[in-house]
Amino acid sequence: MPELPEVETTCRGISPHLIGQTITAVRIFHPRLRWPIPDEVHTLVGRTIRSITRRAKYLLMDCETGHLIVHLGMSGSLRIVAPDAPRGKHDHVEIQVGAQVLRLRDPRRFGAVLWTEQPPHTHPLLAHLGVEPLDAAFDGASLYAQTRKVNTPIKLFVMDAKRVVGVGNIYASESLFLAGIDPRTRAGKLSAARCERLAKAIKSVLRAAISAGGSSLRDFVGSDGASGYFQLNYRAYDRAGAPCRTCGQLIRRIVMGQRSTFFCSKCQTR
DNA sequence: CTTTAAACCTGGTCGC
DNA sequence: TGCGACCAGGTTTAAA
Repeated sequence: MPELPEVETTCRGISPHLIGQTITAVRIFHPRLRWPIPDEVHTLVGRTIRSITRRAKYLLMDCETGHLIVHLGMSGSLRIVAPDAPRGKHDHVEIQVGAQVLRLRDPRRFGAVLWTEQPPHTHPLLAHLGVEPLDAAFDGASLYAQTRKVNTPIKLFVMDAKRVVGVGNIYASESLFLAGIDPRTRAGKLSAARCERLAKAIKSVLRAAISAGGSSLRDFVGSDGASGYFQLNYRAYDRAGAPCRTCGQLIRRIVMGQRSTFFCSKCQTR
């Protein structure tokens, strides 16, 4: 369940241990994640990690001769461990940098490890991504402009990575609750004022989760191996049948785009 | 073009 | 205790 905050937290967590370090070994224990892990990752040995950045939910590692692209899928996590740390059955890849190892664990194997020698943002998976929600370029005005004449329900709109990246199922429900907007509202029907509220809500929800250290992964473990688990106090998500924390109305669960959607029919309007 | 749904995978939970 | 059914999550791909 890593959403943007978890990926950002992971990026910040592993960076200090890896930047400027030289890769001494790459080991693949399970070569098939969402896609097969390309053989070229073995050419990483001897390369130095220049930087680690995030784009949407992708982690990008600049390794001099190319870029490692890592996606955590729905159950992936990265940690720094000692080389002799016992390996679990879902630890699929490890990259050794001297006395430390970066290990990818991903029980459901929806994640990905890819390699490109081109600028990573031109990679087919990244080339058509929308705006970063925490960028200044994403605000009420841009959201208003973007949603004009769009019939898609607003919840599906904000979850569409071609429009805005990083807003997954959990934070979509949370943001719409905070903004007081019914998730079924047609995007194009939102007023400028409501777009403003929504953009602010998305930023605020994501920022809160980042500062909490990542929240949406039930078994989230900090990249240092400590129990970084933190459950946000959700206002709507996963609260079907429970009273709204604002008005007491029972939170409803509906399905939109095959995903559970939670909202308060009293606080959130069309 | 847009919209919808299936697929990928595993572990946890529920009802019987 | 076992077993089947179903759900969660993000994203791509195929189909309508």
